[in-house]
Amino acid sequence: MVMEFLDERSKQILYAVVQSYISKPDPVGSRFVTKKYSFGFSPATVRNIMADLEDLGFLSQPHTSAGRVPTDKGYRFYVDSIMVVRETGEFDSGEGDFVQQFAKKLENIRSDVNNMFLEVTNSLSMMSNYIGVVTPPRAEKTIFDRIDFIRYKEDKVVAILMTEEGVIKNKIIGVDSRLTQDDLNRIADYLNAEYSGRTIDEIKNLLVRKAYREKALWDKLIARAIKIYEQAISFTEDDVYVSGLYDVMNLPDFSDISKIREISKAIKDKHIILKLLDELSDSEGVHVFIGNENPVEEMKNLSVVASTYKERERPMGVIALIGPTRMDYSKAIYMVDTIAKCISRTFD
Amino acid sequence: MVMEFLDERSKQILYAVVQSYISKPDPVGSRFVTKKYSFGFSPATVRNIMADLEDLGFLSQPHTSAGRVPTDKGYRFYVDSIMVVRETGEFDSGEGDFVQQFAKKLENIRSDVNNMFLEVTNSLSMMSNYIGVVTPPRAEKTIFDRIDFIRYKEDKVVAILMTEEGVIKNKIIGVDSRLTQDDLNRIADYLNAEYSGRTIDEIKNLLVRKAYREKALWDKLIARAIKIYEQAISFTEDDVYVSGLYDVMNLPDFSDISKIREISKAIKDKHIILKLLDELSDSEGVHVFIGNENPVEEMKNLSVVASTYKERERPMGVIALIGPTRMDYSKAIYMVDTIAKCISRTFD
DNA sequence: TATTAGCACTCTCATCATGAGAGTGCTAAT
DNA sequence: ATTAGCACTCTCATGATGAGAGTGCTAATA
Repeated sequence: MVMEFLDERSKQILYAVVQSYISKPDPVGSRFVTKKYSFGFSPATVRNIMADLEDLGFLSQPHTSAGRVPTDKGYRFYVDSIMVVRETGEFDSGEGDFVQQFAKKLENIRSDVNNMFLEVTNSLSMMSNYIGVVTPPRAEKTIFDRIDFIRYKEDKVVAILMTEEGVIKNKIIGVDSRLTQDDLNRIADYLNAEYSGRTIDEIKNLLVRKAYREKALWDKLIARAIKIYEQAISFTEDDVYVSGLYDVMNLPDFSDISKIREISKAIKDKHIILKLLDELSDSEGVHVFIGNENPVEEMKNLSVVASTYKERERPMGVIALIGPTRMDYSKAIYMVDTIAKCISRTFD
Repeated sequence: MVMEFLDERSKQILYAVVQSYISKPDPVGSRFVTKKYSFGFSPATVRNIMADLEDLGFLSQPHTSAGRVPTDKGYRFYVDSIMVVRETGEFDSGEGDFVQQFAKKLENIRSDVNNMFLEVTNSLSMMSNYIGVVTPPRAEKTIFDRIDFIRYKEDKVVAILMTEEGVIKNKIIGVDSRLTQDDLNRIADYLNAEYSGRTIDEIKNLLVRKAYREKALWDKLIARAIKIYEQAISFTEDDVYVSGLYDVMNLPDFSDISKIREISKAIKDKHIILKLLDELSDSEGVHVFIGNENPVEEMKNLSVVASTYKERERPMGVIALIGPTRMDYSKAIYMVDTIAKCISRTFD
């Protein structure tokens, strides 16, 4: 990532173009720039600079006598070297910093984690008009608190898995019908006593190793525990909360039906989103993917602003905003960052 | 609902127009009808009949010299008096009756009810290209099997509610921190012994009445049980499974961006859907709402084919297809009917 | 009497030409 | 180094034109 050099004036022009285009997706011309932002230059000068910026690949023209439009590279430079990230959420409407307000509100619903993520996702999309995405803590990384088993019907057992983070999952599993509730309790007691405090993944490994090591003097209880535990933790669904397709449809960027189809297709398939977000599941801070920087083919016309949230320094899940490349990056970054931190805080 | 009279010829023409328009949304002209369906009439005759059908309100013309298009009333007559409901799911592709195939597949995943509904919804929309909607059993109507409480963290309890139908819900509730696990067990035992086999709603009423009657000699246990039970069963989310917006966007009916916005808006808000489906939550068989017949304003340009599914003769929830008024009613009805019956069967 | 052939008429839609408007690039002047 | 001036290019809205499809009506036909 070479840091391109740009003189101050060029930066100003690029800034003006990006700002203007972000607030309204019309190609921006030299005259407009001089009128709206009163630098000291004439339109002709601006034209020269714009031509330079175009040569450098920061701007492009939809056609020969239209104004200029930022390229992905232009946005990238804007984000890296020009933009200042907002320190407050007071945009449009001046009702105070609603991101902060939301963050406060969040503290109250942290008891029900699953519900919380739903809430966060909705709020994200509502406040930004972009698509909000939240992945709950990846099951494997959460910390096992305890597990319980309850007999259910003839040959089934409901396993209730509780984690430190407040994620409660239940799953119906089929078991040998000769297992009594007492047996189940013993298994649960064993698992709880032995493994509380470790991550789900860790435990899985430990159990497997244990099983292997003690193959000879095979303990019936442990054997059962392993088997039943593995069933209980295998959650097939990759749950991702996504919200805001409707809001995004109202952006002028997607006034074209084919664009909507494209974006719907991309976010319909949650695997695509997971694939995208997995990229950064172990990293820190806010990440920005602009257009074709996107590791996922289906989103090369979209931008993604994402951040992991953490629990005691371990990254747990991801929250993100997906929108057009013509995104209000400053706003988006502020939002994602603030809310990610806020979630992290509620976990600690 | 007066049964309109129509001579055989008129029916044939109406049938031809609807069929043709369903398969391709172009206004259908007299010449086309005579060519495609070889009745014995000439285009001129067809024109006369069409004019009559227009007078009766079954057809309409987009403009003076276009072909005819069915009105909602036209579809209604078609559905009531002309159409034959398919007895098989072998449409387009001739891979056998895939609805039946799906039904078989369903038997295997009935263990995890929540997952099942997701699956059903997705399959519905995929097979039909319309929007699939499924409401899980309304919590109040399901039959209480048992409840358990597990202490969680300092001042919280996880309530696990199991119903006859296989719906397992968990909820974190805050409780008096002096309640011990023993207390919780006693409460659970009391509730399970006393109320297993009744509907969630019934129990609520019984408990309230009990509380009232025994106000004087107030039993601490019962008081607690009531309080905690009420918390446990209050599920705020109206969960509705909806799927297939993307598929529907590919229909030519929604090639217009504003139409997509409209439909998205309607199904985004799950309350709207709930409101619609509540209309028939106590009735039987397949219901068809065509366009403006729709009780919900937001859907007056859409059609809904819906059916309740039942458990032991009591209606539990609804499955539905939402699509354009130009819907393949025969196919949709067959699908909804078959799958609803299939779900009912897996519950018994 | 019911049906049909014939024909004038209407409306849509794609195509094309036109011209205003916006913005550029270049050159010459400052 | 900057800017004014100007010719040039491209888009977009507008309106004209004509082919195509389909109708409604009337007169002829079985």
